[in-house]
Amino acid sequence: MDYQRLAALMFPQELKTPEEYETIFPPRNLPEGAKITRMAPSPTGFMHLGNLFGAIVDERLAHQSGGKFILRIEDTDLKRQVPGAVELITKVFGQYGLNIDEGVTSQGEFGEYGPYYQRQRAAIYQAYAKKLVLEGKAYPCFCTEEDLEQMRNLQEQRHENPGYYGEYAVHRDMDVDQVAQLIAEGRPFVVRFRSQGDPDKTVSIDDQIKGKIVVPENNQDFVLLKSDGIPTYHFAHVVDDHLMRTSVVVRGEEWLSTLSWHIQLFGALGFKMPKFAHTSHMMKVDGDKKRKLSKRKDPEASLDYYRTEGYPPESVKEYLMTVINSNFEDWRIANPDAPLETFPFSLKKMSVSGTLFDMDKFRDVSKNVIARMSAEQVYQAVTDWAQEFDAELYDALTADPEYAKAILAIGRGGKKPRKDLALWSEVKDYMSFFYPQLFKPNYTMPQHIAAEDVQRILRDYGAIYNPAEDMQEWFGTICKYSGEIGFATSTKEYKAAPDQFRGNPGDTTMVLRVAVCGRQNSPDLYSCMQIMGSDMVKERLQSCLNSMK
RNA sequence: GGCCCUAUGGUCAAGAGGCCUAAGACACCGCCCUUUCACGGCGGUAACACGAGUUCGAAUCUCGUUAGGGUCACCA
Repeated sequence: MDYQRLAALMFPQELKTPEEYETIFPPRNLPEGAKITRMAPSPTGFMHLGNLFGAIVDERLAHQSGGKFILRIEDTDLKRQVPGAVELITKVFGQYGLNIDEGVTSQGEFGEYGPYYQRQRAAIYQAYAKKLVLEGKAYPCFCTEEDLEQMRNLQEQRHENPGYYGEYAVHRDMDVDQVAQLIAEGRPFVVRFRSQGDPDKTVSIDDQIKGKIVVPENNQDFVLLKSDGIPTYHFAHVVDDHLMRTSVVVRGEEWLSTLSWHIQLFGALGFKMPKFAHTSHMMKVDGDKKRKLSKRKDPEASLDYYRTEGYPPESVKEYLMTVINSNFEDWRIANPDAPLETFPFSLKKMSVSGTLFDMDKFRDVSKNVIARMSAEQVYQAVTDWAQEFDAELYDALTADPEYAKAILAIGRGGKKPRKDLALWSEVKDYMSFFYPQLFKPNYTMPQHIAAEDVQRILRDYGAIYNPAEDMQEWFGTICKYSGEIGFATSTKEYKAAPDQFRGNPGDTTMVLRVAVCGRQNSPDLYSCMQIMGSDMVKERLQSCLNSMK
């Protein structure tokens, strides 16, 4: 077989040689143990929770080892491409604080190993494909989609494995003259790998997460270059990760099924294999079944969901860390205020089985994240969120920032901070009673407090309320007043003889709370009243009283 | 269906042959604290898929079964 002629026929254009590329993209000069990782999303206009999961692993692995983290765009599939998708990806990287060392950013590409868009690397793949043709390891295939479809049907009928292999690899040994003829006719062709694999034999790798993985050798003559000259994932992955000198490939376990293809290709091209880390999937319960989180069916699969709902990116990251590394939670309890980046991440601690997304747990994590934030930080984040998603809230927050911050500061910052908020869309309701335009009172009093006592308290309190009192004095006044209306003056006193009192100071406070806040649950009432100011407090008492007539 | 991966409470998981009478977290339930709530404290319910084998000894190693998941494209 005249491979020289075949290659010239298939690649008439001027191409650099693989040797040249080897010198253009030399091995990296990095300290021992430094890892090169890369995130390689396709620009489909959708960022999945799983994408972020992988990106966090990549980022931690690289930066924890003093290595490099690359963002490469796998835009080889024109059909799935969506305008603005790359912007979405870089935006997400920004939101989640995933800093890359080279690749694609919102400001363009940078780095010595580019281009980082695969479409722009077409000539590189072709150079390597040509090399394979020259060595008899690849060949052109002129089958149409219909041909392949027919073949698949036949294979199905015969209960044989589908695919292009063995006797079904019909163009594998096509005569060069015939190839010349077909190319002259302008017939499109793909470049296929000439597999020498024997499926009765196995190959194995030592996966960084899953340990030893054994798979049968591949015998499929899979496609390297599509008819438009753009590579498939398989070929692009091998060429790029070699040329970019990736040392650890982190990817989802759905790639395990074609791992043997990749192993074969690395060998055929004479490349050193990177390490592989195959991550398990995020799952979701669907009825009584478990399945991979699906971007079509599950809103929470999309990162955009968290943004829209108002979950802080830190919460999503923190939750993902609890899933990614099993010892993270213990570490967090021991180091409540430490930045995420100081957690000693390890691939060895990664879960091998699929993880169910747990909304309850996620909410809890998010509450803790928000509880750790300062009022100032919360204010900033909520305002940013509201600007995009809730104009009414945004107006309220920005009309008087200091007022809003004071509200958000209640119960915050101490040893046992309040954990009311799991996401920003809960903020509006949480603080609504501080704003007349948002106030929607529900004046339901606890059943056990007599109606006449309620009215009496509401009538009297305006006169004894003194905003100058500190918290202790304030409560003292309430206790004293409680005694005057036949309530106990302390909880203790009440509990000792509940029959002798019609209520206790807690009841008095509750009446005031319902009137002032329009609800039975609120943060510390004294703080609320201080922030509102006496005018609003008195007005609320009156409104509540009026509503009872 | 072939191939591959996986299997500890409802969920996330600790566990590397004896330290397991199986940790911790979320959720749930009870009690305590408390001006309500949110916290916090204390306690509780709840698990090694099944069957063989190896071993003095198995959640842990091997094999099988079952179940779940993934994948079988000129998508990634």
